[in-house]
Amino acid sequence: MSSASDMTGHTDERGAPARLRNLPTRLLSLVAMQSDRVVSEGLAVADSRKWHYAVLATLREAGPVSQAELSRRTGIYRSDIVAVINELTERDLVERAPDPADRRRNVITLTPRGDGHLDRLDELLAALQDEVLAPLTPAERDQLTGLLTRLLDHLGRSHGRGA
Amino acid sequence: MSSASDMTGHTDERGAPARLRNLPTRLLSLVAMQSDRVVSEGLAVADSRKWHYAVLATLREAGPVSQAELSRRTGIYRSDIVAVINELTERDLVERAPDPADRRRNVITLTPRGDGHLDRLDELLAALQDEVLAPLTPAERDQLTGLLTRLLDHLGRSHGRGA
DNA sequence: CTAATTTCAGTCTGACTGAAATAC
DNA sequence: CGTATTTCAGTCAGACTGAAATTA
Repeated sequence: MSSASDMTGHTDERGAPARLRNLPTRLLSLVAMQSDRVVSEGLAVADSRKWHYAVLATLREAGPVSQAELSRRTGIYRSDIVAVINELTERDLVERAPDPADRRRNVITLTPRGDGHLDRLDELLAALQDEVLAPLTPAERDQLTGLLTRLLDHLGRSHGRGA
Repeated sequence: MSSASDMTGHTDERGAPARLRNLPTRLLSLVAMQSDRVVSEGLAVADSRKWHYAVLATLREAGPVSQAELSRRTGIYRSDIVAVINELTERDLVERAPDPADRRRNVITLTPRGDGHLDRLDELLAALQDEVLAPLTPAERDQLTGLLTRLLDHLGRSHGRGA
């Protein structure tokens, strides 16, 4: 994700002009980039990616669904979901089967192994949240989450997809 | 080219499991992505990119500097700075000249036109911040900026690159 | 010799487009 | 017919790597 001027990972903020240093959108990009890095590196240790977690979590909550439905719920782009499901089937975490009721569809199902893996990812992810949010108190973390949720809601309505 | 139907800007959060919806790192990524989109589309109207602003702002504050110095101050990767300076020289916003004192270096200077352009970008960017942060009160915006700054500081120290 | 600067030629990921094949 | 689903082939931006050429 990237950048109101995200400027990179080597993030040498020492010489940056105040104009840049205090730009909220830039701050957002920079923090998101570093946070993403921490999370993907953490997930890589468990041979996983963020998308894996998103799909697995959605499947546990919603039960078996089509790929298009997964795309809608996770936000993974419709053309990219294929590769993600491929990765998950390779690891035996989900199963892809044609829907007998609508033969355009593939129904994706969580395997027992996928279910177990999701539990591990839940723990891992909790630890990673903690790593990223380390300097904030619990109250401040809630504050941040609240502010971000409101921003997402606003941005989603005005610039996101309609329906 | 943006009809209502090709606005597939997704991030359909409605069906996302609570697990995903409340993950702070995910929220951060999502908000940053939307925010980035708003900013780059806004800057595109002025035929500019985030990098342009970063370089222009740095030049006004620091005066003429080498490309390597610009890279350090803006955070633009050392190998990418070339293309950015190319774009800016094409637009007559900066000038690239060999440094007589150290012939390895190019000295980048803000042109009068670049100076004027920076003023316009400053205004534009202020408006874009406002657009992104619209739902937040001034106090909340400060809160957000404060929290993000602390996170950036933390992430920069522990995971900050040396790359 | 080592070190810094500029530049090039790439890689990799993520978001996204367009369109074909299939089925409703 | 139009619409939805899956999939593929490919674009584009951004972050990053490695190394060559130059010159301190």
